[in-house]
Amino acid sequence: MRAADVAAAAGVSTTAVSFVLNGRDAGSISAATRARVLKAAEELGYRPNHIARSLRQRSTSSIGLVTDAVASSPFGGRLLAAATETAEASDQVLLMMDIGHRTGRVGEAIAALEHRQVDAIIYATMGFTELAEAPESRIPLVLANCVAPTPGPSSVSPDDAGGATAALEHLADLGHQHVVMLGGHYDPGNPNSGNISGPIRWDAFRRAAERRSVEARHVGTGWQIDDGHAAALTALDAPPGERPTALFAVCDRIAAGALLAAAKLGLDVPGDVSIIGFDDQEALAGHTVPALTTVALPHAAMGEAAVRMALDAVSGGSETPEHLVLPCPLVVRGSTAPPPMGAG
Amino acid sequence: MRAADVAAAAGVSTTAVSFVLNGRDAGSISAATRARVLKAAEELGYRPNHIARSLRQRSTSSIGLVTDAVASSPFGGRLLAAATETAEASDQVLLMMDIGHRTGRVGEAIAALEHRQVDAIIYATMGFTELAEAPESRIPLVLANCVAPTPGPSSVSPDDAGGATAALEHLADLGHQHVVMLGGHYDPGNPNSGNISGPIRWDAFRRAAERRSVEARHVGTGWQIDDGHAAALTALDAPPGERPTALFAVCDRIAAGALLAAAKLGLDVPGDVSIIGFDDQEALAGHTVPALTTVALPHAAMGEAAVRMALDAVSGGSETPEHLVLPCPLVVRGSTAPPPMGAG
DNA sequence: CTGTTAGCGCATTCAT
DNA sequence: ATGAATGCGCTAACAG
Repeated sequence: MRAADVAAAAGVSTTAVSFVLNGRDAGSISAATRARVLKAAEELGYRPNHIARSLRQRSTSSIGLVTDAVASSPFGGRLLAAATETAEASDQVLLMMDIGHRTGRVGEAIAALEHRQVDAIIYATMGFTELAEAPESRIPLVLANCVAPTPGPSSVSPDDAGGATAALEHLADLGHQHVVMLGGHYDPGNPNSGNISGPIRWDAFRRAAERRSVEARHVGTGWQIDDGHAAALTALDAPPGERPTALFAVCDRIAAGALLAAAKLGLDVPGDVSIIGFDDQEALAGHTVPALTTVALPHAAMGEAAVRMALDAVSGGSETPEHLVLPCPLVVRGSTAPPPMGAG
Repeated sequence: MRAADVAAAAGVSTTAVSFVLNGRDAGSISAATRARVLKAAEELGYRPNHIARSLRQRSTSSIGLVTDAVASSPFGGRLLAAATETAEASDQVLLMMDIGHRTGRVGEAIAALEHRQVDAIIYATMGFTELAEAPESRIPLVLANCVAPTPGPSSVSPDDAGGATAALEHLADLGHQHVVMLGGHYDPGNPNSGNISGPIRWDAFRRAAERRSVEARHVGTGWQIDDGHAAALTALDAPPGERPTALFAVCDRIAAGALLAAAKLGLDVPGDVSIIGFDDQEALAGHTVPALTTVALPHAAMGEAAVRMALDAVSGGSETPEHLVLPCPLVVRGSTAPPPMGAG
């Protein structure tokens, strides 16, 4: 089933077939010929060989996606799904390559993808990361969920600081005067190491607290449920009057651990303590009891934006790299409320 | 940078270059020529254009992966990561296409991938699914985490029944005489609808219970944390003597909800109640407090096997479809223990 | 042992 | 308005 077959069936040349099927027939193909070609193509169920077309056009309509274990992160899927969907909408396809945690292999992966003639490359990391240096690429590159030293390639990243600020504002508006942030500090044994969300969130949270004159401390490290459980136990270990009335978890898993700790302590959430998370993790934040008030990480938006930027770059868009910082909206659910009477 | 450039630099023909670089030089290329080609290629940093090679060889060394929202499922990532890694080890690449929950589009996605000339296709679903009919494909197709009516294409699926049986055996061995399974029934509003794990697990669990003469009931529906929380509250609402001593959650999220419910009830896990999950969900099962004893879903093994089977089929392996059923091993952690004294 | 040559399927320039 | 001819970069018969 080749263009030549269609041409033969329609009694025209392959040129005519190519022109008609690619919409290049303005003023050069008669309506009659056009109709015959369309009919023949339809009947034969013809679809151009994408490989041959790619070779000829020097463009594969595919973009390479190299991931730093995004494929195995709890919310990396959101980015992936949005990226594939956006790509598909433009008749593009994503070529995946996961380097696990071996970040040294980014170059290799990019090179392999380049030789497959992808039109552009997206490098997406699991956690928000500050790259020591931008990966090398001969073709358009966009960074998703990470940034490189300026001037670096285009990037899309989440406004972690804005999200943390919003979290504190929410708590302050509710009347909390004494809050503690849980978890997230640098942890050498953790694959999240390059992750800079912890310090960014704490910093923004602390500053916002100062502005609103609320007392803020930081307790515990880590990113997992058990880390959150331990941190909350420590933070909540105080007589009612001195106990924090709200907990800001560095991520939803930490918040889930805090929820468990509160339950064990016989504390009601949000009656006795408010808990607010970060990430809006799928199948977690919206389903805890009570459902978690949290700050949403814009993974879907990042996936979509990354593909869009890559496509723009391919079609010769602006030369100057673009640095998109996407908002992290507050999602209010049931785990936050005003502090109990007389607390503080 | 083409083969011709390398040939020119080495002072040989492109044939020599092609033969040397593809290892077809046995007894047809002199050592001297071979060395010159290698040196020139090295110096020029030559890498063959994969597209041109694909066109010529009618094989793209890439396999299409269409997913039913696996990309956004909590553990779909494990399958993805293993699949990409296995593919990479054979110099293959994965072309991703996610159809979200619009299962009607499988055909479309497969067709699109076929026109991209992928060598084989893998269709992977989020939950273990029984397909009403096998997707159509002109090229080798393997089903991952789902099966079609026989005779269908090759497939890899988890031994859910075996896992559920192992869970009961574990509980019975510990001495539990009264257990209840939590969650998982068919739920029309749930995207997991085609998922047959619920009934399969309950069925196997119930039968195993009969064999061991332990009393088993089923309580609650759903697959999320809050569903588990509600189900556990119901199951545990009985005086100590009549209360079940162990809970088997249809999945780890349900188990997490049960853990939370137990904490609220002031019940110790595993001291007062044992809880066992299913899935061994990343960042969840191993990090609850206590860590969850659970049955592991072999997602990584399925991803690897699917790619391997697809590759075998491409290289003209056995014609007859193969149906791999992978074991779901019990992972004993801290949430199960013998029942409390005098319980029943 | 080595080089010449002919496609793979398509898009496109250049005659007609 | 249409078609013949050319080439994208590579591999592999085939001839030398």
